[in-house]
Amino acid sequence: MTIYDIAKKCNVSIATVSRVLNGSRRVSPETRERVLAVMKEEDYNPNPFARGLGLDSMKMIGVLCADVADTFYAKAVSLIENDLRQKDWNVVLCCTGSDDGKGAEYLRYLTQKHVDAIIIVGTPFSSRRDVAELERISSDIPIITINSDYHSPSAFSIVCDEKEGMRTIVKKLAEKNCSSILYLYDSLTYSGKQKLAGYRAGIDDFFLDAAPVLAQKIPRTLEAAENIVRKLIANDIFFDAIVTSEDLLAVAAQRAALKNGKAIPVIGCNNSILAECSTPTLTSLDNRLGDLCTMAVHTVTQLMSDRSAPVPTKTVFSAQIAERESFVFSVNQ
Amino acid sequence: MTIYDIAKKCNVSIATVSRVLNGSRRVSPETRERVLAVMKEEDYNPNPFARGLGLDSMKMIGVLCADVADTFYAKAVSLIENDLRQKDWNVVLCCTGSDDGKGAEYLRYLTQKHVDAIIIVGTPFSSRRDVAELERISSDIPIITINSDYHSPSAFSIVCDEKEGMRTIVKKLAEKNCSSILYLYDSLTYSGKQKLAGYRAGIDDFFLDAAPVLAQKIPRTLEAAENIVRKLIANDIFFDAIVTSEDLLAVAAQRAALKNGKAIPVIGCNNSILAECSTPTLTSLDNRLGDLCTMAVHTVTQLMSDRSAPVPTKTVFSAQIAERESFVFSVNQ
DNA sequence: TTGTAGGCGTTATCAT
DNA sequence: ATGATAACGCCTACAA
Repeated sequence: MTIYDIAKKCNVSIATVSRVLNGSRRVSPETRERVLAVMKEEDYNPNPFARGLGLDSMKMIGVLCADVADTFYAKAVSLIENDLRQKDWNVVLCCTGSDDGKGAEYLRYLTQKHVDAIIIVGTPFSSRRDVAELERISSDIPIITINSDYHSPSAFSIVCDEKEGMRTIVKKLAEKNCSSILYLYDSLTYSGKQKLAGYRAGIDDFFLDAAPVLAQKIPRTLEAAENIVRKLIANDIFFDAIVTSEDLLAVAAQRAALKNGKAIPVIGCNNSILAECSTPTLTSLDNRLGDLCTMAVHTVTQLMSDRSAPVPTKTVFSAQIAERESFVFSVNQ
Repeated sequence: MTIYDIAKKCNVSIATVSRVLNGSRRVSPETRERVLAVMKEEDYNPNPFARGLGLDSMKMIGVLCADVADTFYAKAVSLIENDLRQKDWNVVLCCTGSDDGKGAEYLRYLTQKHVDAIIIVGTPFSSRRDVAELERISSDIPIITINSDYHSPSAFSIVCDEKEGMRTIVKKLAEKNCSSILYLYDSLTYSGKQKLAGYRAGIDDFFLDAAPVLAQKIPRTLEAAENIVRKLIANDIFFDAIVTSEDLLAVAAQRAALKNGKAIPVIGCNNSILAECSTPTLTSLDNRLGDLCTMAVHTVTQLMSDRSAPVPTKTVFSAQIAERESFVFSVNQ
């Protein structure tokens, strides 16, 4: 079933069918009706490749992240996909896995499919070569980044101010008379650095214990978090609160702390379902993922619809705090 | 940069360039080198739309599920995407959200993009019309289903025998002298029905308490699970074990049970990260998602590479049990 | 309002 | 081994 078949059945030219297809007003109502009827009757779908060839677009957006199995990225991809589909855009998913210097390769997968734009969630790669490739690409096709610090001429950056968020958390803990805050983190991506910086800023602000041993970099696993907490306690390292760069780590840290008789505030990050599944439920830094994703999609559609529309190069949202059992900041706790 | 430009720069015809592009052996080594060199030099990428138009394929697979934000689907999509990319296939993601009779619409999004095949994870839709649309489509394009019971002429079904899995769990609980097993479930999709049937079969096998009140259908939320457990206990409904159709429900159920002084076995399903984040960690029915997805991708690639290859219409994996703290079956627990 | 014809960038079938 | 050339199915000036 092609545009020719439809044209023949309607006794019109393919141009007319094409016009109906694209909603042109330069078609008489009667012919339009007739063509539409035949189209429906024949269950006709225009060939997207041919259309893509002509329009240089198949209305597809590449979404790149490290791993959709991770609750944070999963939520992001979910939000993005839903928003985009509502506006008639499709998502081509691309997961890089661990950051082993193959980011450029993944970027190429996407550009080779000729997607209209790429949304990058987090920091799926960081090597010089990969970032260089990103810059090159960004001059050809719009790149929208969520919570990363890739800088490219035509890249649009959307971030959450997690640094201030962390700083606020430390502040609130300080106000509750915590003096030695253990900080567990798993990576030094953009987001990772921001959070660590926020933690350190908070420590400075309130002259809290700044011992290096209190900031521990560990793998992003339950075991790692559990082990480090157990070990620190066994070694008589004092701390009276735990903050982590990830809910997952907080879950295990809290578990280990409680198991070793330490009932102290534990605060996670990302405000994921894990925070709610933990017992006690975890207070968590909420990085406004919903707003970030909405903004990303809005930016994409804006750029696509109106090339000259003014689109902010950088958008910043402030973090929020989702309070739960693991630490309630309000007075009447 | 088109094939014409490359051809011109190499003083050959586009046919030769195309041959090089497609790895044909009918090109002299010297010309091949020359063409490849120019291609690299010019950073040439063949236009995927034009190629798609000629080959009637852009090597894209549609993946349809209810919601990638859900840990189960997220893991599935992650596994599928990784496997497919390794074989040079791309994933177009499509999430339906709640089953509100618009499944056909989502199927159409995918077919309109002319994907080469569709992998459906779970039961994203169930209405008559939606399923009818699926059947229609399945005659045009390969459909691979994971853990659903859509029956179509040319659909390939890959499932886990969760019924037997559940039955085994009930059996093991019975052997530990549990007599009244509370079963919490959230939906009656194919998978949902299987699990419920397995639970009932187990109850029958061992003449356990078959009171209807012990099988409760609730929303898939922590609150719902927590509430129902609290309510049952408050109403003096006796039960000495809890099994759920979802880890999420088990997390909350266990929490509520413990809070109300009931330290009983709690067993979830899907063996997700939630089972590990729960305290105590949850024993969970493992539906072999990894194997299901691997098989799905294998089926797709098989179908694509060799149209005549014998591909099983239905593949069944048996479930496994991931034992954790919430209930250890071994003797020396 | 409608039709004609060229172009989009490949692949593939012929010749040579 | 290489080169013309016809599809592939649609869009879009330009003409009528």
